[in-house]
Amino acid sequence: MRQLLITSALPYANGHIHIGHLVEYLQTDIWVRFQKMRGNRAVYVCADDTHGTAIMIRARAEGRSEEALIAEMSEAHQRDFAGFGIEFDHYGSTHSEANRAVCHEIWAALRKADMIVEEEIDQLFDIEQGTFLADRFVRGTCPRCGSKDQPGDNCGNCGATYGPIDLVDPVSTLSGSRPEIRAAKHLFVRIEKMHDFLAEWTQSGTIPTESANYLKNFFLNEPLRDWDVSRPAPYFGFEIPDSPGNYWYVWFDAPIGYIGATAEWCEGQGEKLDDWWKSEKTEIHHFIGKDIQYFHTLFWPAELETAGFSLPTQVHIHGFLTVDGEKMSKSRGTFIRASKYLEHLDPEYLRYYYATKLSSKVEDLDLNLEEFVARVNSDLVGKVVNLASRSAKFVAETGLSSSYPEDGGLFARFAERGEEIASAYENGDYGKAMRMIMELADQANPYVEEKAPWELRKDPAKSGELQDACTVALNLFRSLVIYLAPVLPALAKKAGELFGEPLTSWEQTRTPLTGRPVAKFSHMMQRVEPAKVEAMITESREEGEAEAASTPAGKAWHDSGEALAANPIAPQITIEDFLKVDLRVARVVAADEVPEARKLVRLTLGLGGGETRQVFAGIKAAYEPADLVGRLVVMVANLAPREMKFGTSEGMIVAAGPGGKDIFLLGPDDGALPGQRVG
RNA sequence: GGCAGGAUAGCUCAGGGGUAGAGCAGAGGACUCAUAAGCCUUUGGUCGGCGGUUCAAAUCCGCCUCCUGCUACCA
Repeated sequence: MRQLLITSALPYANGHIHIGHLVEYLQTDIWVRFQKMRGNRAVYVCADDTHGTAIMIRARAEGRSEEALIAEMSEAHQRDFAGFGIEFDHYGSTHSEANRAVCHEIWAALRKADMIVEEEIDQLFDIEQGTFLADRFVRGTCPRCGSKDQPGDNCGNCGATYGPIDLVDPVSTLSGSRPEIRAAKHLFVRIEKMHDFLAEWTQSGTIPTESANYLKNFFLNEPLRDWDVSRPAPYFGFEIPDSPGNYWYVWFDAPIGYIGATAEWCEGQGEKLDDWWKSEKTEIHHFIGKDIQYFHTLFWPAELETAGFSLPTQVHIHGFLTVDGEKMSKSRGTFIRASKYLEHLDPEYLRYYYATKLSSKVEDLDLNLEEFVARVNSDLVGKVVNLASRSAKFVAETGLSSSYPEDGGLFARFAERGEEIASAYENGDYGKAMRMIMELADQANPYVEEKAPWELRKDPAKSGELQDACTVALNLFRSLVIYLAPVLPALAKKAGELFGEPLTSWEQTRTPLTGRPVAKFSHMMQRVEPAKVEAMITESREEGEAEAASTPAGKAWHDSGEALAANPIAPQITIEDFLKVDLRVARVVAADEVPEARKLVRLTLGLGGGETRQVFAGIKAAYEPADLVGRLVVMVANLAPREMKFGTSEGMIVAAGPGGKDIFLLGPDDGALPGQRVG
């Protein structure tokens, strides 16, 4: 029997759980349940990640203590997880005494190994908020090229890199005030000392090949930089014991939370922490997203190794979730909170759908809503549950046959595939496992069809045959549900009730059930109603919009500098140069598809008084021609006509964006009239 | 620009030197126990393009095109 300690990444206490997070927790929960069904000892721990500036600022804004905020969020997180059937053996918090104790232990080990260095660094300090400012909370004028409103680390215009203290006229985005420079002592972990160890460990098969290559190319090809692990007060976190006034950076104590949570679990179980974190006996498995590989595959193993803790046996890394092929989006309604999903849909649907899509590769996963409905309905309701649904009631009175009937080797074949299915689960290839299980399900329904119990029951002389056929069908159903149980615990529970025996072990697929009663059948799973999916999306969209609308006026925008960096400002021109460009308000009188063109739409622009221009615009991917008709746009009216493949273009319309689907036409506010000059 | 992954049926994907696969969707049929579920039959693909290796390439190699993600001195 293996002894396994399993973790998912700790969710940050600043936000609610959404369907993107759930990929990871469901992936982990399925693995844990699978291990338990295989007879292994598996302990699943997790915790809320509670520290950091973001929590501190939010608690202040809401006028309450950080402790009150994180307590509320922890409760919400755990409610969401429970709603999806995610079963932790222990759920803790990084803000716990257990975690503090482990932080102290690891810190002492790092000190002892001479891996901590101190350095005085100048930082910007927001006097109004009374806090030091991380790079992302500062904007100002670039010291090299003078561009205004640049972020604290590099200039989007000229590409210069600098620190926030180099900015001319810096502004705090928290308060809008001008911060001052203050010197502060920071503590760094000299991780380069572990370079050789990490170079070897990352290539040892513990992490996916893709990730190993990534680390090798981006970090391990040069000396590793010192890691800044302290933040000066005020900071919500743990004070560093030998450096009063300094706190551990949130990313220092977050992974340590895995150990802290284990310690709390041990406390409750009368177990020894050392048996779990300092013993060869225990395998440690982390499940994380690809965005936080860096912390889990470099700093984390380096700390563990230094402090004498076990290293992870395996780090399972998954990709991101997209919905209908796009990033989750509040405006599209695809940014769906776990709690919102549960208001409308059964968690088992999502558990199954994600399972069909998960593999051991670091791949993004798409939730295609149409496919979601189709898969769940046809696989689970149509194929699997249907088996019980069409056979249970015929044996409600007689129960199962006293000995297992001849079934042409079906049950044995199901049992034989068990190891193969198990190995797919073990490797994280849930999609493969689901395919194999559905292949089996596809053999079960034809059996029922061939035996035709609805015919058998008409002839009292064939009652034995009827009972046998249903005994086979129900046993096949039972095996399928056992194989699916890690994914569908609720279905497994209901099926267990049908048979009067819980389905808890893979071994149960080896022996058919006979000679026992079958409970009255009732529906084990409802079909997914597309209308409910619709309703969920609509409500998510409306709530997303409401949230956006309620953004307090005057709050600082956190616009990224990417767009400007990607396309720096052009050389200076004079007002005369500018006036050469005759921009006019125009109305889209007609917009036609150009089927042969890949990007172009043919627009007829009206300048008032019947004056029109034909313009070809490269906006096909972004706009439906029909939606454009009637709206006002801004056009370059005196641009030299250009012969194009499909006709002459007599101007341009003005739009922003990088291209493709991301094109945004400029339009005048209400009141502008076609023909008016823009300047 | 760099790195990684991908391109196979309308959709989602599996496979992987020797007759192209599954599920869903589509079409036709028989049935009616079952949540209008299930069963049978069937349409549909020069496996992204061009070259190479080979008796044989969807599969191996090279080049190209297009997608997706990450990344651009940064945690």
